[in-house]
Amino acid sequence: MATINDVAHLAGVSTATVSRALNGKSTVDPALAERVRSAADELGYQPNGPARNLRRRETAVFALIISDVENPFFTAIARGVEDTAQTAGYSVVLCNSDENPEKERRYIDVALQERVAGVVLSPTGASPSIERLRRGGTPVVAVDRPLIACDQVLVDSRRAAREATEHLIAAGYTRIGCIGGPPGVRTADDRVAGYRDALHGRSPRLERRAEYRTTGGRQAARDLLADSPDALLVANSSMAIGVLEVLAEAGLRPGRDVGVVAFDDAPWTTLINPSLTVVAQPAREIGAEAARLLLARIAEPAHPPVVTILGAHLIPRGSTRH
Amino acid sequence: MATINDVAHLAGVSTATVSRALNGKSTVDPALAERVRSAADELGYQPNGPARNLRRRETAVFALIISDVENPFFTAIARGVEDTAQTAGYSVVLCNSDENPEKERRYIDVALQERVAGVVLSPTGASPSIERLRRGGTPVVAVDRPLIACDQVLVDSRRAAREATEHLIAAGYTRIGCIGGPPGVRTADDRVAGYRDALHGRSPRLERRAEYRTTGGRQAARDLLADSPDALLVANSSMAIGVLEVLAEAGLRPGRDVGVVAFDDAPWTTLINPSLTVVAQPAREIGAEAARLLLARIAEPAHPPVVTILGAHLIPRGSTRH
DNA sequence: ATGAAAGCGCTAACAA
DNA sequence: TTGTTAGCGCTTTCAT
Repeated sequence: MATINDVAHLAGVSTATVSRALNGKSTVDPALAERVRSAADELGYQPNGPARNLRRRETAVFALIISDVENPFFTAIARGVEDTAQTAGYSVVLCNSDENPEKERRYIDVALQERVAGVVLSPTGASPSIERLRRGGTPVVAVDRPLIACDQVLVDSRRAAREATEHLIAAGYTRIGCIGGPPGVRTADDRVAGYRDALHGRSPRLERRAEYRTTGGRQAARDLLADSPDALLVANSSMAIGVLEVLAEAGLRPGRDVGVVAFDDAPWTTLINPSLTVVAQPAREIGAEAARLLLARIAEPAHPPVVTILGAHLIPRGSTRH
Repeated sequence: MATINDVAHLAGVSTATVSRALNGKSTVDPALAERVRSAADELGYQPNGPARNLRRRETAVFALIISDVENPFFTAIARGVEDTAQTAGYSVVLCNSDENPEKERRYIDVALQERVAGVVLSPTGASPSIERLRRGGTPVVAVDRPLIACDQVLVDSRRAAREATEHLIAAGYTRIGCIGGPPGVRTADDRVAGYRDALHGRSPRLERRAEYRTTGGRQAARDLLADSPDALLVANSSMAIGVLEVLAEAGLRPGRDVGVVAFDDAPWTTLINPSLTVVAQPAREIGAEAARLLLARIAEPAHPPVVTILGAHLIPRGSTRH
């Protein structure tokens, strides 16, 4: 593969001039610059990133470490991060931690070693590995789940869960169950807390917690059905799939036999009949804001951490009409 | 951030020994190695990736460039690639080309510049930028869509589309429409071709082509409805969402008023009523095989290109019962 | 405006 | 087994 030296020889200039020309420095003669560019073209020259990054001590790449690539909520965040980053000249590489702290740690190390310009992270838990990022001085912004002493973009999950539950109460449901995510995951805990906030004895507490996945939803729903709830608050869209499957098996129809509201406005929620009442989170905006915070922090590393809290809104649909 | 020099000083050895110890070379005294490791730990040492990659002239990273992160088919491929790559000690960074040749080109350049060990690519079209990868000698494997003179993992889309259409014919439908993906995209063209293969005059050709997205499906379906089809073959799951929406608007019930079969067994396809007949593609296996091919090519760069064709299978469900 | 040369942090010959 | 040293390809002073 051609190096800067080859280009310099072909263009009959020094490597310094090649570097300057290709990086658009103003101090280079237009004619020379042109000669350099065509030489580079002819050789199919691609600057050696590692060498450049080593010398510059920085890269134009963000790492985005999310807990589940197969969850539309996170892919929507990815789109938001990407759009904003691209505009500012950064590329985004996506790493899937798969809700697995070990994989998260691996990817944080990769990000650190590759000296990425910044990291957007949806933390899988207490994540001791964050400490390394901090020590390395790499800018980090947490999304969806909090991370102390760090820029963050969060959603007011608790309030959203409370409102969703109040919506169920207002619709006349009296035995409202909650299918929550795994204990210890902040969004999961918050949603359960919001559910409790709303009850005030107007419904018994019927809670089950499980993994943020379809199988988790399935298990929790099977189990909770024993308590014969007349409505269900489900903590995310992957779980909702499992819950709806179980309901169908049991011959229970959403909206008629049992009210259902779930977090995340996944693309399929309007296809089912009746369509699913959801709590829509501004996923794309979360990503965009995270990228903005990262850019701001790069520009001003000493700035105190900023926490952005975005709202979620209920979209009432058929599954909660009594 | 600590460098190898700092570690060497703290451990009282040379940088060479540090490098050897940390990379697990056998030729280093266990006691020394231990001293080095604890020194590295104490300093929170993270090897400088750019420097290492520059020197080694290789990285342990694969780039996976897919055309749409929000499409479950591609995220499933991502999982397959990742699982296999991780096992072999490689990390995978995911780049979203968004069906946009310009973004694809950008990410190919990034991959090239960062000197990744290999690229898995779902090409967005003729992709002239592949030429650069080839010139750079970077191993590439194409997934889902063909790429000349290159390892490839494909699905026999044409056959699958033919079988799906035959299934519709066997079910007694006589005006079978085809909602195809964008012309020029190979999988899209193949699926339309398979549809035609099956017809033999047993149904008029009712074809519409659009983007591989929900809006594309919506447009094409609205348009095609004018030809009053009694069944529909839909080219992917994102389009299927749009198609089903339009059907619902028009008061047409899948499986009763109009038969529907779509490519991709998305998670929601069993939730709708009746559930959706689909052509299931082995997405995860596609990814895993792609990663295997990449590893094989790295081990043996001169080996002639291998093309793996995987099968897809029809899963008949309620939406095609007459 | 251009070139010469130093050096980013690491690994791999080569010596010892 | 360990250390010394050259150099990977680039950018950036410092001269000119």
